[in-house]
Amino acid sequence: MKKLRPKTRIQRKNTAAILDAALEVFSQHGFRGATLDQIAKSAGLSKPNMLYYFASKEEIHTQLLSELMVVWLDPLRALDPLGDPIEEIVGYVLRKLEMSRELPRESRLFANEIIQGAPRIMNNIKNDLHPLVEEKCNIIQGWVDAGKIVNINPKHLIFSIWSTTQHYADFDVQIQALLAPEQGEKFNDAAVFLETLYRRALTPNAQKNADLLE
Amino acid sequence: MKKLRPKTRIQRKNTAAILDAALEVFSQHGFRGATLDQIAKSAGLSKPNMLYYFASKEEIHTQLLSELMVVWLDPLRALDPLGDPIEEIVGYVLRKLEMSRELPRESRLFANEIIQGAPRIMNNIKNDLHPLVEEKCNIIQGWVDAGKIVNINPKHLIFSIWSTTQHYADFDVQIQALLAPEQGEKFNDAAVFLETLYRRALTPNAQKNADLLE
DNA sequence: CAAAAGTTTGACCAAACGGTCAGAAACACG
DNA sequence: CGTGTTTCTGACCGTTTGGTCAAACTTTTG
Repeated sequence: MKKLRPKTRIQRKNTAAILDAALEVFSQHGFRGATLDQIAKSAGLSKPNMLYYFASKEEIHTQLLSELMVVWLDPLRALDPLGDPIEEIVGYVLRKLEMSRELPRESRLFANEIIQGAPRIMNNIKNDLHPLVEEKCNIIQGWVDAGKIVNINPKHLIFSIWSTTQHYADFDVQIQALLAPEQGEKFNDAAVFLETLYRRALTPNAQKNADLLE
Repeated sequence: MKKLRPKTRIQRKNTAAILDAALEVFSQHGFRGATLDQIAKSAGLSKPNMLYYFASKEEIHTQLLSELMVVWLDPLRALDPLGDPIEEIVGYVLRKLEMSRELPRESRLFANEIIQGAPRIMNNIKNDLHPLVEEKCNIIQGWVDAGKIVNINPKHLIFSIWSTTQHYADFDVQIQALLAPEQGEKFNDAAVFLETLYRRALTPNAQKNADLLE
């Protein structure tokens, strides 16, 4: 790490422009498919000028990923062991879906990186994500053991939440093509569907009969 | 199209080797990230020799995708309008999961292509996938209307099935990292989880109480 | 204002890229 | 065997790639 903190306003403005442009390009083409010329042009800088702020293509990519990892895990961090189990999990699903709506480029950046073997982010997965998942799975397992939710495998539950929600960002073009011409309230429909799916699947039978009688 | 059908045994052997190597490389790096040298080396051929069988990088990629599209849609085609609704959908989920287990490279090839905007496969999506999805959604909607399954949006149901099952191929490295050190029967656990998820979510209440009483 | 610090650029480089080509080697077959 | 066809290769080409550099320009600061 050479730059301890961006000081000048020019540094702040340009590093921000570079990272935003890089997010755009990396998320669309993956690391190897993205070019510095594309990023520089999209950032409105010359290539050498961009490399004045970041030493290499890899450095840009790495910084993007490590910054995003923090934001990306927020919805899971917010899962409250003291809250109502069903509401907590459904809330997590909806927060995650909201992130796909608001930050689709970030979602695709991660997806590209992981599909391609996560060569540049495996450390973050093992050091940051893994313990967090472990912690939250213990909470969910506690809910299972207490009979608050149905007996399911917590890790696979989390995998399913990740996949169903991120799908709306990562596979957006496919979804757009298949939803055409209706399209309409894509994310609202998704929210309704996913809330129904998880609420019905997770609510124990006795409680469901009381709460959800149709 | 220049070659009407691969005739000689050498042609058959080499085109197969090329396509297999290309699948490996494209699925790991995406179209732009893959190089002809990598593919040629992996296929055990020289680059000019490879280009004797395929005119260009794009031609290899296109042929891979169009061949795979057929296989890829088989599980959905098999959804039988005359079968038991819940069993048909659960069966579809499990067939799709099985494809993630058996053909992870193919899954990643599609995922790479679609995340990056599906520039080379959008026609197939619109011409082949879209009508098939439309047809099967009508079937599912019929089951909904008949009260055979719970009231959900069929398209979003299909999206969720695609995402949850393909996730095990596309995000394999992440799943491996998070499941460590246990790992165990990854796909079996996934099958149990997904079957439970969809069976519980889709079964109407009355029927569920009769069938699944715990 | 003037020096120091920070910023920007065009020209350039070696390596890697997708692709071509003439001709050599291997093969099929009467 | 010989001859026509298929298969293969090394050398090569123009372009793009990530990255460098000295020098010029701009901004900050004493």
